Amino acid sequence: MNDADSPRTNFIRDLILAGNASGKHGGRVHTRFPPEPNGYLHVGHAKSIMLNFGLAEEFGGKCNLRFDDTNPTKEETEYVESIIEDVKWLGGDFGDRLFYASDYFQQLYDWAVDLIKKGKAFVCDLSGDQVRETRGTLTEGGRNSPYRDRSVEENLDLFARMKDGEFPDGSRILRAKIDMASPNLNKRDPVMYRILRAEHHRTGNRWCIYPMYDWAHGQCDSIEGITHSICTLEFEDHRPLYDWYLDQLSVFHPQQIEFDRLNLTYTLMSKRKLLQLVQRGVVEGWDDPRMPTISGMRRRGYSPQGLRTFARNLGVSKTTGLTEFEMLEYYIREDLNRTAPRVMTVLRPLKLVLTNYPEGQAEFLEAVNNPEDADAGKRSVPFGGELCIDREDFRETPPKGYHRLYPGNEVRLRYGYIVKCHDFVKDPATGEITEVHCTYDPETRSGHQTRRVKSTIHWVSAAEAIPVEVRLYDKLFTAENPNETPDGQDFTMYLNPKSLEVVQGKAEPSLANARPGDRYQFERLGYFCVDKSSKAERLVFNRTAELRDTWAKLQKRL
RNA sequence: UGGGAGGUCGUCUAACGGUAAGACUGCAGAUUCUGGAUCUGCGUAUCGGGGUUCGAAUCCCUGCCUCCCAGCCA
Repeated sequence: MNDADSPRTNFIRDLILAGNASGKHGGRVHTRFPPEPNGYLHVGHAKSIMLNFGLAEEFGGKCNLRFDDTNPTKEETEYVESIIEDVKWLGGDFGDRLFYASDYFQQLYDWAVDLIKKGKAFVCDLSGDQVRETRGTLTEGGRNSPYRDRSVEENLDLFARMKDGEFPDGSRILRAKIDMASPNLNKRDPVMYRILRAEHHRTGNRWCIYPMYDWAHGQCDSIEGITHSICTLEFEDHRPLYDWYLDQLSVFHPQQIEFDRLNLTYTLMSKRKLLQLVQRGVVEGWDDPRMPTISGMRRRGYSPQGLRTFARNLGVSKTTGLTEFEMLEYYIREDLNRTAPRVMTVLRPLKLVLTNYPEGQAEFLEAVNNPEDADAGKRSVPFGGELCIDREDFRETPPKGYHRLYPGNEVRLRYGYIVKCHDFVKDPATGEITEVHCTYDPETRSGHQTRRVKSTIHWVSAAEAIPVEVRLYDKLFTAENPNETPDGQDFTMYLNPKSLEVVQGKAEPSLANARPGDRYQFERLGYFCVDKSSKAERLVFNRTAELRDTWAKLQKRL
């Protein structure tokens, strides 16, 4: 843990502090991060990971990684593997404490038998529809199941036979016997077990009955000695049930604490909807750089430290909020600014000819790798009479306030010379500018004290530059909250058709050694990360984030 | 309409009966061989109405608004 990760106060931390002060759990703090392996982790999970692991670390405790794998119809090993990778990547240290709810299926079954013996659970033969009909509504209580008063013996027998596979899927359930009139729907004789013949990713076909979340979660927490079971707000209503089960069993009783999940503007956080994007091919996969998944962000170039700092600065509360995406970007940029080596790359090449540059001359210019990091060193960049600059950096007729290249104006070539534009070539058919002609001033080579110019632009040497494919990503959605749709519409109406633009650029030759996952700052453009599909002979970069661009902002206002 | 949980700058959070603070965003300026970074400045925010108190974002009453819950999902 470093300074940027150092704990920040929040109500959960206060709760723990207060508990410790009163001697609760002997001052022990043990949390858990309990994902269901039914999809990839997203930034929202990053918040939870940082909270759970961070709290454990701060109080000298431990945090378990536990897969909540009680629904074999949705869970897969692929998800388990990606989740483990993501948690580790974010720095979540679960040591050897990698657990599964399915590890406890037998114990859960035995406890269910205990509850039956205590007359607190019964086998119900109602169909799904009937259960729903008898559950009542938000304003009216439900009706007791006609099977509610079966004898303990009959319940024991039926439950055993449910487990033994004597009954078809969905034909019977085990329910807790609580109170059908409870204003809390969760306590209206909730389902504990359902019959489900599906291959479980770990237990295979050993079981054909599976515990429901409410029946499993608290008991798993108890088994693992979890002291603080932190979950999101929507489980607030479940806490009475969480407590009820633990009380009936008279076992170690963890405390469930709820906090607000992360919501980000222009982002979807629902695994169900993210899965749809993957299945419909809207994105390349769960790790598409436009996805709000941890793996997508990793591929996009977000650093674990950037994400960690973001999570820490979010704060934790019980108020439902919508965090601005800009805040995330800020912390990502902040980290990348400190750590990413600078390099020059041209996205949309435009030929720049230095008309007075000596024929056949070539030279190398010295460039700083990272002005924010003295230890990053320097490198040599080849320079010559034919260069490429970005089309953005030349205008035939400059708008007001434009300081870059235009006829008659001079700019500095980064780490090179001051050049002055005296001509340009335009394709008469298309109107496209194909060449810009400048003279350079040999007296102004970088490092020499010379006159100042208003702008410095980046460039690459036409002869030595290497081709690169650059994927320019933009927001996946055009609406701040893609969940809020008009009647009859769904979130896909807000998909941004321009969320990806691919360009063929040119990069300085030092980039030839770039390996997948390497992060760079392309000077004046933004942060970029080598994609996993990148090959030495065909480099592919993903744009992580643009640099803050006050010029673009100015223009937008006009 | 039943139950649960919440309402503090544009956004996210702090203040735990004693000067409403920070970060992000935005704006203005300084600086700069990245229109980056950095630095400086700029904030009419406690949902409304009552009350208790010397003093209320905080305690009480009341009204309003928002979110969650009727899966054999988690």
